[in-house]
Amino acid sequence: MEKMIYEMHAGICTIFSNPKRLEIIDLLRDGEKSVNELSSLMDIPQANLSQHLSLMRQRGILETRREGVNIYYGIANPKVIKAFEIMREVLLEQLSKHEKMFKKIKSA
Amino acid sequence: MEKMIYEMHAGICTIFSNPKRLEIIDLLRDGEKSVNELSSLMDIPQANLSQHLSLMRQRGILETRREGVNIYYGIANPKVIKAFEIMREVLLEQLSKHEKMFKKIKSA
DNA sequence: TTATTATATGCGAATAATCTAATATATTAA
DNA sequence: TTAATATATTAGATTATTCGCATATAATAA
Repeated sequence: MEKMIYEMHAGICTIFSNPKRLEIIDLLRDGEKSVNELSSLMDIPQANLSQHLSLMRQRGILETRREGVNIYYGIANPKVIKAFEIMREVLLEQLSKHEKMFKKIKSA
Repeated sequence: MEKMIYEMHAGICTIFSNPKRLEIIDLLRDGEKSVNELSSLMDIPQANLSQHLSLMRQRGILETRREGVNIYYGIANPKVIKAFEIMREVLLEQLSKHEKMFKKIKSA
């Protein structure tokens, strides 16, 4: 039973394990964008972008809205942005810790 | 430059993309544990557990302390627990949303 | 030193994630 | 209906993760 929860939890978090998908989340932070808008901001083939978006939608991280010929993707739950930010903070803290260590070593 | 940040960010978040590793984080929430303790709580071969621990350590998520023959693993940054919790909330909200939908459909 | 316990590592097989290229579908305009 | 634009899907090749098994190392006790 608990095992299933961990599996679903991991399934959702898979979203964070790819740089392109993190970029998508970052680009959608301040509101929805169409595939086209994302595509023009992202240096990635359109098909590949669609694949990532589709995965993120399946996992319930993104939601879509059609407007004519465009499809707008938005972040389904703001908590996802929060988790994204927290993990980025973890990364930045790691980097600055390493930087301090290098300086210490250099000045020794 | 930004691309590198996304890659490192994804590298750290990889930690969340596997159910065993999530279980490890969950087990270490309230403090460090030795590999042996984890192993006896976890239904996973010892070698495989060590592999996960080693990966999480490399990524800076866990830190270790040796005490005699035992090695204690602990969570290096409490923010990791926070991110873990937030994503679990996202999951639970999804599940209850789906549950509500099922009930609606059944009663229709 | 040898035996024992705790932990880590290396390697290969199995599986999963990712990308590319081609093609399909859906909407709108002409 | 046809053409054009936006988006999605499929299949296959490539690469990365995960795991099991065997073995290695490290600390301690006898």
